[in-house]
Amino acid sequence: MAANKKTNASEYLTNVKGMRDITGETYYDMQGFFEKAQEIAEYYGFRPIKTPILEHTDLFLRGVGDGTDIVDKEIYAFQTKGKDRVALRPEGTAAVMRSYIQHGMQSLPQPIMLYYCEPMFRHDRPQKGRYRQHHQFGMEILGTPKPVADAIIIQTTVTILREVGAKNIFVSINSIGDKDSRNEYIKALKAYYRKHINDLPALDRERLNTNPLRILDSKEPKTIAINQDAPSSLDYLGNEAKKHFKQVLEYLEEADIPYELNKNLVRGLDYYSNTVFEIMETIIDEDGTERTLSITGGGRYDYLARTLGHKKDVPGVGVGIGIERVIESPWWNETRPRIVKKPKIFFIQLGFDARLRSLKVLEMLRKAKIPVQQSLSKDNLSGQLALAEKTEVPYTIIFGQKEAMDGTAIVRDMQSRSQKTVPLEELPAYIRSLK
RNA sequence: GUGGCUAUCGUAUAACGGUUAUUACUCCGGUUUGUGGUACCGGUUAUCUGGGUUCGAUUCCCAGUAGUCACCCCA
Repeated sequence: MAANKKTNASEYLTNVKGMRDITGETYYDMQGFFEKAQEIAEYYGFRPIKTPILEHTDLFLRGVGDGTDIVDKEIYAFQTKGKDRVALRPEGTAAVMRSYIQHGMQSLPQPIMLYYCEPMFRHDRPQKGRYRQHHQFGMEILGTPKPVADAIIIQTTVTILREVGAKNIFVSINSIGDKDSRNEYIKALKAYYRKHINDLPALDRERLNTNPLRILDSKEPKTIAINQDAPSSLDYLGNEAKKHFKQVLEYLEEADIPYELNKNLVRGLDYYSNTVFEIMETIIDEDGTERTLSITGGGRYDYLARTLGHKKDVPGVGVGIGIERVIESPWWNETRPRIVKKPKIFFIQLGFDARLRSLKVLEMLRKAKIPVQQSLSKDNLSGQLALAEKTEVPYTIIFGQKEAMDGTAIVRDMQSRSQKTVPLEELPAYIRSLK
């Protein structure tokens, strides 16, 4: 502990690797997105939940799964003074499921529909737009196996993305089946890859033992070629899984949500079963080539609860939207938070008496919902006027010794430079009449 | 996690191994005491940290820290 304590100010006076401060525009963007997403989720019947940032490390080891990259190398875990092994949550679903089980939500009317907006942590090498702490807006529907739940999740997600500006998006979707069909399929897949084992790159050969499904979305050119003829999970679906998937697609068609079957889509987390999907965006590059980019993804996780050690299965389906990805997209159209209004008034005060009384005036304006800017450090008139000029507000209020005594204030039009002395009690009404 | 590149005032930048470390913007103060935008004057502030090579290091080498890029992977 003491050995690696940071003693140089230059070392501890800097952010921890992969962490960052969020201020100004980025803050507004994130909050604006959240308010929009929250509103839509509420309309669809979702309710809020906040789970702790810290969970027992084992929750993620069991839930997300060994052999996944998230657990193998990206989990942000450590030991507390009390020797508890805890981890910063890398994703939301396992935590929400934990909450559902712990609080016996199965005794409430089903399903439980929840949304959250939380920071998530992955301990990988940072890059621009990829921080160790990022934020996800997630939605989960727990307690029903019905395909309509899958469809609602997808539809709400698509609606949110469209509402904040996403244009050419479609759903890339696949089913990896229920327990039986999934096992059958994995067996067939392994057999297929063994036949081609000499052509497989080392990394994918390794995956054959740890997580064969992941070979399907390998980026290795050789593997991509092999994957062309790999068995499709859809061919191994049992009757029930097949019916489930077919109905999900019917819902999507009914809702006019464009989708594309992708037999190689498997997603990175272990707990998925049946439906898996990603929302894709079609991008046309400057050189005219078309490519698709995954914005977000999710799926069904009917076996997660039991994997976590619960006595019985809790069917569920969910999605996680990476907020940083959304607001950094070219199509993001700025969605301001409701409370942020651009002030059109700069408040200037002169002298100590005026400054004292100005607190009451400011509160009066606030009650009338008139936001103001002011300078707390400058005392002379010309300095404050220069600041008002720089911030480009159309009006200033000048409140000095004389005005404080008379109970008035001067309202100055910055454009025409005309001024008018207004009694304080008429000030809010007068300002509102200015437009 | 693997590999590459980068690091000088708040921001952006300049300086062959050798003076007081450059410039622009910002910031702060002022140009006779309550009316701005321009102009002028003045001021604060930096070689990321720790080692090494050298008579001498902002400059070369090593390590740490952070950023960035590619991979891995993902949101």
